[in-house]
Order: sequence, then C-alpha cells, then structure tokens
Amino acid sequence: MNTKDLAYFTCLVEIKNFSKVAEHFKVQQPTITTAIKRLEKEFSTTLFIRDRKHNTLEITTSGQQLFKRSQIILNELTLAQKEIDRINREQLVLGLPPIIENHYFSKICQELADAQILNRLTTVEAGSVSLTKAIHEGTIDLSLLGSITPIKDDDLIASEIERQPFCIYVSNKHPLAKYNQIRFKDLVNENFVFFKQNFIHNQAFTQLSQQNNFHPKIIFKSNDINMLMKLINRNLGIGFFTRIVNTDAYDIKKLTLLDANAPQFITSLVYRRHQFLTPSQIQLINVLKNNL
Amino acid sequence: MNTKDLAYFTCLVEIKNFSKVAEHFKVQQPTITTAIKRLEKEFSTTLFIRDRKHNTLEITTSGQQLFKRSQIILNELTLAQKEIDRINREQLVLGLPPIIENHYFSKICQELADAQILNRLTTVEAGSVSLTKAIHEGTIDLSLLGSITPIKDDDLIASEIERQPFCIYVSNKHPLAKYNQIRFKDLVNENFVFFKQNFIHNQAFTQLSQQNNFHPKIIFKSNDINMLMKLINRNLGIGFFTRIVNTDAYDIKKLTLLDANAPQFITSLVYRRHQFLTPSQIQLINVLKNNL
DNA sequence: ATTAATTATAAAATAAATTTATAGTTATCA
DNA sequence: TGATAACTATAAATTTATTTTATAATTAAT
Repeated sequence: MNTKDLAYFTCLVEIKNFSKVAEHFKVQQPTITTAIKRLEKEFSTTLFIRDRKHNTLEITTSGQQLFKRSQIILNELTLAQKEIDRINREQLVLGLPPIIENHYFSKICQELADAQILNRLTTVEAGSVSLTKAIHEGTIDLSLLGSITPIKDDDLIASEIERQPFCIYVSNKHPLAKYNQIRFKDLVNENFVFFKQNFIHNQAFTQLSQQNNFHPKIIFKSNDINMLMKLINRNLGIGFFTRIVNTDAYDIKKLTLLDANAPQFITSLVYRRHQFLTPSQIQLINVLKNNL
Repeated sequence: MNTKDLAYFTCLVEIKNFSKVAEHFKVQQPTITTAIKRLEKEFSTTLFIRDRKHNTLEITTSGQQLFKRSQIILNELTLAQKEIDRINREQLVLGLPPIIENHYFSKICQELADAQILNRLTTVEAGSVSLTKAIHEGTIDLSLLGSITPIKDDDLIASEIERQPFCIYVSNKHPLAKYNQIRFKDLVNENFVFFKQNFIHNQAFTQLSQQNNFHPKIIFKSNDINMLMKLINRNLGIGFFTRIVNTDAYDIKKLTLLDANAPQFITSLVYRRHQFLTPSQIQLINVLKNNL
C-alpha cells in the first residue's frame, strides 16, 4: 500500500473536493479518483458517499476510522524523516526554556565539553509550551521543560529533574526584606513586576491569586528577567519567580512562600516515547540527569 | 512510499538475512535488496552496515529509529483493516470476563434488546489479561475488564464502571457465618476453594496473603464459579471472590473484609484511544455506562 | 438551454516493482 | 588450495502500478 494514497485520502477528507486535492498535490484529477478507489479496494470498504444530488462528499464510518489511522501513519513517517535527518547530521538539539537555561546550563557546560557533546549541541530557546509542541512535531528530540504539574503525555517520556518553590523577590530596601517567609495574601497591596508571556509563571501566579481571592497589581511587564530584576533592585516593585532565578548581581532578597498549596516549579527532561535514542543523546541525557 | 518496503525492512531487522526475508514474503531475493535501497534513498540514510567480513548485518542508528516507526505504522495498518472489517459487518464485539458477565450482563439484556443492539452483539468470554491483549491487537473493539488497580494504558481509554470489595464466602453452617465482618488474618486456619486461573482474583488473594504474612491453604481449584459455590455450600471450604458474585441459589453468607488495604475489584469499560466509534458502538457504551 | 464545476471512465504513457540471470564476496570443508 | 555453499548485488527484461490525457456524465447556476 502506498502512503501517497493515504496522503491523498486525508487531504480529501479535509477539503472534500477531488479536483482541489489534485491541485494541491499537483497531479491530475483522475489520480485522486483512482487512489481512493485503490484504498476502497484494499480495505474492501466504501470510504466516501458521493452524493452529487446535494453536492456533498460524505465520509463513511470506515472512512472516519481510516482517517484516524492515516493521520497517525503520516505523522510517524514525517517524524521518522526528521529523526533520521538529525541522526545523520549528528545533531543534538536541546530545547531550553530561558529561565532553566540561565540557572542550569552554565553549571554543566564543562561536563558537556568533557563529554565531547558541547560542540555538537544546539540549543533552542523558547517557552515550555512551544518546546512541547516542537518535541511532538519532531523539530527537536530532547528538551528541558518547566511546569507546575508533573508532565503527563502519552507520547512523551518525562523525567523530573528537580522541584523548586516559587519565591517573592524584594529589594533589600523594601519593608518586607526583614522577613524570610511570607504568605501570598500579605502581598495584596504590593506592586509586582512580572513576565509578559511566561506561561508557567503566569499559571502559578494565577493559581495563587485565585487561592487568595485577589488580583495582584502588576505595574510593569517584560520578558527579560534581568530587566525585571533591575526594577526590583530599585525597589519599584516586587517579583514572583521560581527560586532558581539568580540574585547574585543584585541587592535583592528571596522570601519563601508559606502558603500550603503554593505551586512548585518542576523541571523535567522530556523526549518522545518512540524516539530511538542515539548514543550521544543517551550521553547528553546522562550528563543532564547526573549534574542537575 | 510503499508500506511493503517497511514490512520487508522490519522483517530484515528481525532475521538479518536478505534471502530468508525474501523466502518469508515469497519474493525473489533481489526484491529485498532493492527495497532496502529504496528506503535508504527515500530517507537519505544508511539503514544497514553489510559487514561480510564478519558475516553480520549491523543495523545503523537510523535503522533502529526507522524500525521503531515502521512497527507503529504497520500496526496501525492492521488495526485499520480489522476495525474497518468489523464496521462493514456491523459487528459489535464485546469482551466480557466471565465473572463480570454473570453479574452485569443479564441485568442489561433488556436495555440492549430495546436499543436494537442485542441482535448484532457478539460477546467474547475470556480473562481480563487476554481481553486486554485482544483490544490492543484489534481483535475486539470494546471490553469490560476487571482489575485491582485502575487501568492505565497509553493506547486505551478506560472508564471505571464500579468498584466492589472482595468478600469472604462461607456456608451458613460455618462457624464464621455468625459474623458480618472479618479480618483476613483470622482466616489463617481456613480451607479455601479458589479459581484455577483467574488473574485478578489471584492478584488480590496474593496481595492479601502477603500483607498478612501467611499462605492460605487452598484445598481445591476450579475455573467454574458454580462448582466452587457448591463446595462452599457444602461447607467443604470457604471462598474469596469479589462481592458481585451471586449467592441467591445457595445457603452462603458473604463476609466483609475489615482489612484497611484490602484490594478492590474494579470493573472498567475499555477501548482503543484511536478507535473511531461507530454510532452503534457509542450506543452500546451508553447502555453499558447508564445501566451498570 | 448554456455554461461551469465536478467526478468517473478508458486508453495510453510513464513510472515503479519484481523476476530472471548472473556476478561477486566470503566462509567452509575436503 | 580449490570446490562448494551461502549470501548479497547488479543489470536487463518483465510485470505491475500509477499517472496522464482525453472525454463522458452529472448537476448546479445563470
């Protein structure tokens, strides 16, 4: 059975017009007609009901079922191609959310260099949401991800690296700096500086806000953590970040949250379940697991 | 790309001999050579290292990766064929472990008849283990299953129907019949009659035995629940079954187990995640869910 | 009624896969 | 060492599969 036929078929299911499908694949229209007939013969079934009275193309139940399987098959093929391409290029592509990169990556560069991995390693910096998508699509093979609940995905293998609480970051000039711990509800009158787009931080922040029934006031948003830290340093606002954010360069204090149900920032190492791991990928995974 | 090539390829990975693969598919040997070359060209990679020095056929990393994807693809194809076959025969095949069948099935026969389903329904009676395998392989589409832990399987959708405790079944002539509740450890000197092969009951029984540090004495084993009930009825032994086993025809009492961690018999309704449900399958699922 | 849009069919052409025949490589064994 | 067996590769011929071309048929729209 030719997978080209499945491609024609899924396309026809989607756009429901033989001629347009032919156009899409740059073939003549009878090609599609015969391809569908071939599939119908192969599976001994009717895939479409050609109702020209009402000018509709109805998909049969068998057709729906084959559609599901075809999508999986075509996806497996593109995954295989992408995976093999990277194997041949001896490319190691690692997804890294910026916050995780800042905290962990410098730590293990030496180990990566020692293991002869660093020179072949390309990192892709992006948010955890788009990195998850990229792994699914086969654009990258391996990623560190941040999340506030353990990563559960049928198609992925995720192993937890570490859990860190979220903390409140205040200038040492701020009245709160005399405390070491604080409850989120005590921050009701504070001004926050916060991430513009970071999905995980937003999730955690929203969760705590809801648990405490108030909307914290955010006076400035940026995607740049250093910019935010500078603002906190000048005591223009306070911050809410996972504990792994580094304060060495600033006169800033981290306060622990006392809230019982406070979310945690979970760092996980993730790859596709059906990815055959190359020796260098295994090496990379081991370096990451052993040094983080 | 022809899926036949993937079949040749996976077979070659497994038996590592071009001629034998050709024999297996009843084609000539050059067919396999050219098929593999085709795949290598298609994916722009080397799949095998033909080491004739050592008379071995080594699979490359790309080959390993393609092997994983090929297996999934070929499996999807056979699943599709089986699913479509049943759709065309308008066949509704339901897997039923005998114990569940005895308890639930008679209850809902009327509803199934009313919904015009009963006449098209074929039941497959087998243990939960082989029914799970049958669903995976596409031999059946839908099954009730018994288990003592919730069913978690990436490829399946399982919805819990009911949880029932396991009970101790004793003759009303038995000294224990004066109690309503009992701890498992108090049964250390009792004689049990038990299932020969029932995996779920064996699991539960073993678990309780281990928790209580003794090996219960089993004096007779059978796969026939009625036979076992007759023996209990005659006070030749006591039984350990899920509470759903019916005692109406016997002079038998069910005792509740007081053990805190006593296992439970979970009845679930299960089907493949990527199964496109036909209208009559949805009907059947609804009847089962609403009436159990 | 004419036209446009659509899908189907048949024959021809092209492309792809398989077989046949044979060559080359290596291991085995007398 | 040379003959043989087991295995894989290559090339040409054959067969099979797919696509195109040309055209017919159906229906909706104007």
